[in-house]
Amino acid sequence: MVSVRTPDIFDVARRAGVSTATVSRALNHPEKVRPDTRKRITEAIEETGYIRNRAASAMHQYRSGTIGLLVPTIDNSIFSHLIQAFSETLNELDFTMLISTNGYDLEKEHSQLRNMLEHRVDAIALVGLEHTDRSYKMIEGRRTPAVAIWNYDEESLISCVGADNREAGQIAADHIVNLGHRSIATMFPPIQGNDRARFRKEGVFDVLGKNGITVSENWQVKTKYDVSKSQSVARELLDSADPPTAVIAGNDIIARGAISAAAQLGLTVPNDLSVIGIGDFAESAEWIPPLTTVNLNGGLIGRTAAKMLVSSILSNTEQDPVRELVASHLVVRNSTAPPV
Amino acid sequence: MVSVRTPDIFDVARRAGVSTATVSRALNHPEKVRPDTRKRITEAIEETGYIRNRAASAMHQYRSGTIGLLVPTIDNSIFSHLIQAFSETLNELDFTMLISTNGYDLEKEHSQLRNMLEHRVDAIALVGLEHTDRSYKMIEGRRTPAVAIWNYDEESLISCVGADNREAGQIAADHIVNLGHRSIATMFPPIQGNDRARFRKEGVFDVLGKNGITVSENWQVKTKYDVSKSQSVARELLDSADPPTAVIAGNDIIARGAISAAAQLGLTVPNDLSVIGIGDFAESAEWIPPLTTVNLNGGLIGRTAAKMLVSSILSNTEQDPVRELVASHLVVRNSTAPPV
DNA sequence: AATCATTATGCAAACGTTTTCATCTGAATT
DNA sequence: AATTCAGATGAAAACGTTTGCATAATGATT
Repeated sequence: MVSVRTPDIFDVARRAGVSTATVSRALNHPEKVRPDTRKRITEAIEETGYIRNRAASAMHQYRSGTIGLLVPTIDNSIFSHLIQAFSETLNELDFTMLISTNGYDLEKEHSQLRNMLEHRVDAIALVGLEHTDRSYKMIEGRRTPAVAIWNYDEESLISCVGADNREAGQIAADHIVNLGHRSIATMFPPIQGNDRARFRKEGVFDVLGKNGITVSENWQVKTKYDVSKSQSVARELLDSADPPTAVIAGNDIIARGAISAAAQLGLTVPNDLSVIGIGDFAESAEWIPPLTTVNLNGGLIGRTAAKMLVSSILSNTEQDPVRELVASHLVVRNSTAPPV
Repeated sequence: MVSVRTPDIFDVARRAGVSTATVSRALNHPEKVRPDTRKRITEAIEETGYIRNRAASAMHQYRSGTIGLLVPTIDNSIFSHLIQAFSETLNELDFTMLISTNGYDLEKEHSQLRNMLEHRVDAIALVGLEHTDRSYKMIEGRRTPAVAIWNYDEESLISCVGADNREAGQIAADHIVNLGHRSIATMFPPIQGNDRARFRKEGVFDVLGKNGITVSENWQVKTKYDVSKSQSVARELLDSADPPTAVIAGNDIIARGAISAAAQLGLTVPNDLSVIGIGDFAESAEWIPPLTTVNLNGGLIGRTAAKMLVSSILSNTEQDPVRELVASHLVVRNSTAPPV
């Protein structure tokens, strides 16, 4: 049995009657080789079934052609929009995406960051601005361009493109307050290691405070990015003699849980209870009732980040952090109304 | 200005007072180096900030440590569960996931497959069994283990792990028929280049045919994997003097559209209309009403596929295709009932 | 102490590309 | 016909690892 060596650049060169240098050039700088030789080479590649080895090219301080993305999770619909846009844009620009999920665990994120760098990704995108010191140091240490996505922060240590989550929180709270609500509950996930949630919450309380509204401890509900959990804690919240007239949720998933709980308790939204989310996920518009929420423009964030990284790779010069704010806006649907 | 060369294995070796061979061994076969030297090396790595270069290791017919995943899309919640499980399992097993999306375009998939192979992924997973001949040939040509996920087919050309979509279709149709429905409409996406949808549809019509139920042309609604689109076509379907009493949807997203359309027309589900989906997405249980659907066990599929690939990589022997069926099951919730 | 069997380490040759530099070709200019 | 020049190609030296083989160090056994 003939051990079938996988064809390499020498096989192609031999077949095309040229040197490996020419084959390599035909692949990387086609304009530098005569059209007829180029054609011979293309045919030889076809005939031999040659598939070039990027690992080998990556060794010449040349690009690896990959870009790493570190996200907390993909299965929650929170980031899927962003990821999809990021990935598509990358593909259009001839890069491949390496991705890994860390479940909001910053230590895990760190080891995954290292892994990405070991793979010599040409650039890196991470969700949020909260990372371990070691992670920041590691990014600094390499020349690899990096961008924090999802959050905008004018003082970020590395480039960032994203929404101002504090602003998003303010927008949500403003809407509820402007409708006339005063009995307001909030539902947020734990804020440590999750600066998105933290900023949103701060934004909400900025506005509430400014309007002299206080939220008692047991109306500041702690939950998870998870419908069932949110549903059950919302049930506890709402099942009372004197429930709040509005709930401000840390994101649409949580809002979903609140609406669901209300339905179970026979409360109608928005008449008995207003619910506002943050995020505007794909399905939010189709819920019953359609959810009022704050759109963060995840798709645009993903596209912008991808383009930013690629241009930074191609320019190949060390740059100061670039910060791009992607505006959020209120989307009024049918889950909010003035209190009765 | 000192040009900061990124530290390599020589720097580490020098610092630890050993040869590069030992450093390499400490990294790859720790048991082969004395604990105290190993410790010196670990420190040297720490001090120099060395990050090993996997591209270089990948060149010794050694593993690249990456596995490729080709999916139609991530942002639709259809696959996100599967992807998440696949990615997590891979991470646990110390592999990194390369992913790319093709939007159900098989030509695009082919070029992405090539790209993955150029990156010398150690294995590859693709969604579905329908791929171009060139793609199949390319997989054959390499020794790279490959698995088709999502669909089970006992005659697949390559390994597969997934649900039997025909069975899923049958389960859905069985449920509707057993409830006593006879005026039944179907809603499916285009079936070319999408064998999942095709098999499901066939399963549905198997059962309907066996029960002597025919579905008129205009009740066989064509739609997309998209709530808004499904909603608008469902509206046309239901806005009639004599609408169907049940809708069998190709997946939960489409079912969602149908329910939403029914609500808009003042029809209550499940009293006026039963709706069943296929897929059991994360949110389906929380909808109003909670959706009756067929659970395909995407998470288990993803985990199984990941494990299968890794074990195939580690065993390193050419194997015959392995085919694993992950059973689907009916999840009865509140969107279906007998016709009135 | 001397011998032998292990175990740990080092040397140097791969691995499959890209790229610098040199050479060669042929067309354009004188 | 001689000269110049640009463009196309090739030879060979990187790139940063891993690993087979040889050797040195260690520990066990007499």
